[in-house]
Amino acid sequence: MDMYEKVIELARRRGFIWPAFELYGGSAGFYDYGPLGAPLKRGIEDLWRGFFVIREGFCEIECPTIGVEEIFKASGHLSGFSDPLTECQECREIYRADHLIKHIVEVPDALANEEIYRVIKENDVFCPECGGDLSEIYEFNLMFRTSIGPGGKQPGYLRPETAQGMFVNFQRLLRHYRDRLPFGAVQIGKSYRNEISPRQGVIRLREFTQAEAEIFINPADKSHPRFGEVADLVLTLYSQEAQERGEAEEMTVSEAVAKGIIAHEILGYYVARTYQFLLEAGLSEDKLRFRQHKADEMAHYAADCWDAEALLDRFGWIEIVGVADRTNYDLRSHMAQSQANLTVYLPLDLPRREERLVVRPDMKRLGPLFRKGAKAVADALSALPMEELKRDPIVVVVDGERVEVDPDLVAFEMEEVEVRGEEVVPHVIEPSFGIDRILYSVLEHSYREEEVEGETRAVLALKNRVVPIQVAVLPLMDRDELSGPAEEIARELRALDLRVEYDSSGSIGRRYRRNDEVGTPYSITIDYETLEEGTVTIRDRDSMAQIRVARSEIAEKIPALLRGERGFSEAGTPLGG
RNA sequence: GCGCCGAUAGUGUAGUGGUCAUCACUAGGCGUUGCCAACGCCUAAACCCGGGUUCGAAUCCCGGUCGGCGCACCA
Repeated sequence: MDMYEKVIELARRRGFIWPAFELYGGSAGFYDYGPLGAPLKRGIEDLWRGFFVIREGFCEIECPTIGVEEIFKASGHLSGFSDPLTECQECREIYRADHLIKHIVEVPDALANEEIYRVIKENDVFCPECGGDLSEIYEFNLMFRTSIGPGGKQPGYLRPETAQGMFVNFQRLLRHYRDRLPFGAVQIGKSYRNEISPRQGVIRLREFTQAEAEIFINPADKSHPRFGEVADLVLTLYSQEAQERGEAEEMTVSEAVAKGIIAHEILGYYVARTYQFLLEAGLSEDKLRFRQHKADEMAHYAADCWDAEALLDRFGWIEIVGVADRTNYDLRSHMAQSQANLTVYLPLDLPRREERLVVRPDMKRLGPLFRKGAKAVADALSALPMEELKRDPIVVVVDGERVEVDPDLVAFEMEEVEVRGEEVVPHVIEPSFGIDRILYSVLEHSYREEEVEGETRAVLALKNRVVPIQVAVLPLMDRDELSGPAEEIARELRALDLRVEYDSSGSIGRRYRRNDEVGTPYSITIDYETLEEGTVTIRDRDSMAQIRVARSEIAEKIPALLRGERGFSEAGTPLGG
């Protein structure tokens, strides 16, 4: 039994992760988060919010999961996210049609499907496996398609990433940040990809949760004011060069940026924050590395891209986060698609003076003369160069028609203007997190088994920040005189917004082990000394050590222990055995 | 999508063309028990779905679904 099997079996049995729709036979690529999985996932998301919303001063938004066609035309998902496939008529094997004609056509991407099919027919391309005839080309798009409203006329697509929500709201976000760079916006939510064959449990899903930040920066300034906070952090880096050698290297963030291994400070800063976040979520330091995209792997517009990878027992190194410098590609695409102006006006340090032609059409007279066409004529005049304006009559073309304008109707002159700034399309730094993969990695990296008195103890050493059950309340035995006060303590702790598990069934040892297995960090046991002396014991999951604490102090000490403000052994009187 | 293999209580499993299917763990109940999966008694709980062959199918055959592995795919 490998780790994956053990962890997935535990996750299923104890209610972390369930295959979805199991009642009806299930559907590949969909999973439910159960009673323990949902709070664990929320814990990871909340930890992420602490890092990428609160401490960065970014804002969180929430956009529809269904998008209109224009968005995905601009993002490239409509064309680039689908593959032209062809099927062998004999052996039913499926191929990427464009891959089959690579040796014939230099850029198969540029061809329409009919053209690819023609190339295949004209050049006698057959099935590489059995030599059979190939079918016509059909598209497989990884986006789920639906239709908006009745009649099915307006196509809609389930978003394949959350990022587009931040891009299409760029203007409003910029205004929210009072027209200043840099700023960031994030979104945590579901994305959908109709994978051809989803496998490996929650590693590849058809519906999954992403946490993405889009950080809009001045292209001319890729330094980061808080770089110093992370400069000395040592990371395991697997750079393009290191991949050639086949060996990752340890390095501080500042060294990596100084040597040009990581492109610039901002990217280095977010790689470092990603590392800190993943450690706090519960990944193992020695099973975590950052791998740089190779040149051919990186999107053509990207300046640099680093994936955080987690080492999993069965699957090897798996991508769980991508941190990319996407330059201004996304905003430029949306500018082209929407015709909107997605730029920022950046003031210059020193204003500069420029000569500029200013045209002033005399609207008082143009109006009565051209009536409805007056505006179009004025616009045409304003667009003319100096030489054209000097003619008599001035000639403009409006709606394909030649219009003559008397020179008296328009004034123009060269003016000296002061330029105080310029319009810039910001660059985007995008840390993109796969929450489901992180959650699974957290489970696997937290899982351990140890021998205790000849028995195997399974422990999920989850971090307090993300753990689903924060404290268990256990009467030593299920007797009224013990369970009464125990229930009362459970109520008190719940009143403090803690997630409490009350359990009185079976022996005390069994209940400890049950809680170890789901990661409950602390167990409070109510015994006869509770009745006589007003104390309880608190047991630590990892060490199995116990301390005795006054009942009246529980409400103060448990939250302090959970926040890590207090060491366990100092929180009370140690108990022998 | 293709190929190979598999699918039996919550979990892990045994088994067979012929009585409402084995065992362990787990879970629930009662008793016992003064702190690490203790013990006794009791209880609940399964043959993936559809079709076919057959007097009879959970078992054989076909199709589907799901899972594992390999190939392909993985913005």
